[in-house]
Amino acid sequence: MGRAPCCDKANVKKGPWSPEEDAKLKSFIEEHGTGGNWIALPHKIGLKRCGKSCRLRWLNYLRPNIKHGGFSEEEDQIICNLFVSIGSRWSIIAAQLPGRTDNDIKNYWNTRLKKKLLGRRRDSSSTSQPRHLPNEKGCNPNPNPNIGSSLTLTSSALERLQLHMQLQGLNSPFSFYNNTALWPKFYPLGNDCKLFQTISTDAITTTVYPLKLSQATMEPSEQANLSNSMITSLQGSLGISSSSSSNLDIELHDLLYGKESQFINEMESFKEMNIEEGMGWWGSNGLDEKSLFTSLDSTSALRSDFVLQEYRMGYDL
DNA sequence: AAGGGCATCAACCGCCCGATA
DNA sequence: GTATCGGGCGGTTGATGCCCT
Repeated sequence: MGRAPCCDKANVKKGPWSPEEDAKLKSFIEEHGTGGNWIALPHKIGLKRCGKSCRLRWLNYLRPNIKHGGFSEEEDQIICNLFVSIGSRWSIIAAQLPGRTDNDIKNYWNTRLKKKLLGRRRDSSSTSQPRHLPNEKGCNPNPNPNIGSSLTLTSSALERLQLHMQLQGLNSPFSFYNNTALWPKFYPLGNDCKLFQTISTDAITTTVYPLKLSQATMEPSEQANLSNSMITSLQGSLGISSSSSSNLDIELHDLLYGKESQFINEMESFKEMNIEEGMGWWGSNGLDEKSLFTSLDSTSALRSDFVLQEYRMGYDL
């Protein structure tokens, strides 16, 4: 049984807001503020609207200094960087873009930016549907049950993975970026990235992708220690020991690169993308790093191993 | 010109979480 | 400790306009 509705659904108006309603809401809030209670607000001003609807209207449209449309390349870049890093946390992403709302960014991502970045493979193989991406209804369009049945990542995770692997040079899906527990020592995606490092153990090879050290330098020994801690963390995330991870690695490799897998074909298509057009700007950004990490720290561990977990579930590891 | 499909975006829905009684 | 409430959030829907055939 769900909770009681926040308002009397039968007596509230739904649908587009009229200019009169906008004016009422705007003038009241500008004069009195929200009063700390959105639910009560529409009654105060005689609006037959749900309080949540008023809140949304104010935050997404009426609030001062709201920008609509006209996303710049820089904003595109920030959105993409953050989406790869933290997923569909639109409110956090919006916090990095003054004047933008989470709804606006979400719409922009879903309708344009995602296609700009991920949709290119359709252009490069114009005759076919994406091979095992979930379609818009969450169904797997791939007719091959052997492939479709096990590869059921959520679209968000898969998109992040795809973007991420583009960043990773198609190396490893288990990467630094997806293990945010490791982040505090670094600012991700700095534009003066210098550290490209491939880390190998007997079980897992992973690439530490462009990192901008928060400190000016890091000694090689410190880097090695960090590498080891990352491997340990990755293994911990996967719930594997170093002795058992060889099999995992093989299985993953088979899944991702084997003859039967179409996953890698998806990834290969990214290689065909025009780097200048699509991803050339990736890696530099204008983030307010301090405030970003403040918001990241406050968001319940960031689903820190979310992608890894989905990977494990999706591949039934 | 018509109409079918697609893209866009405002708005809604329902869930989660923290505050409070 | 628990129930209730409101705020906040992400996902989804529906209306609208545009484009293509």
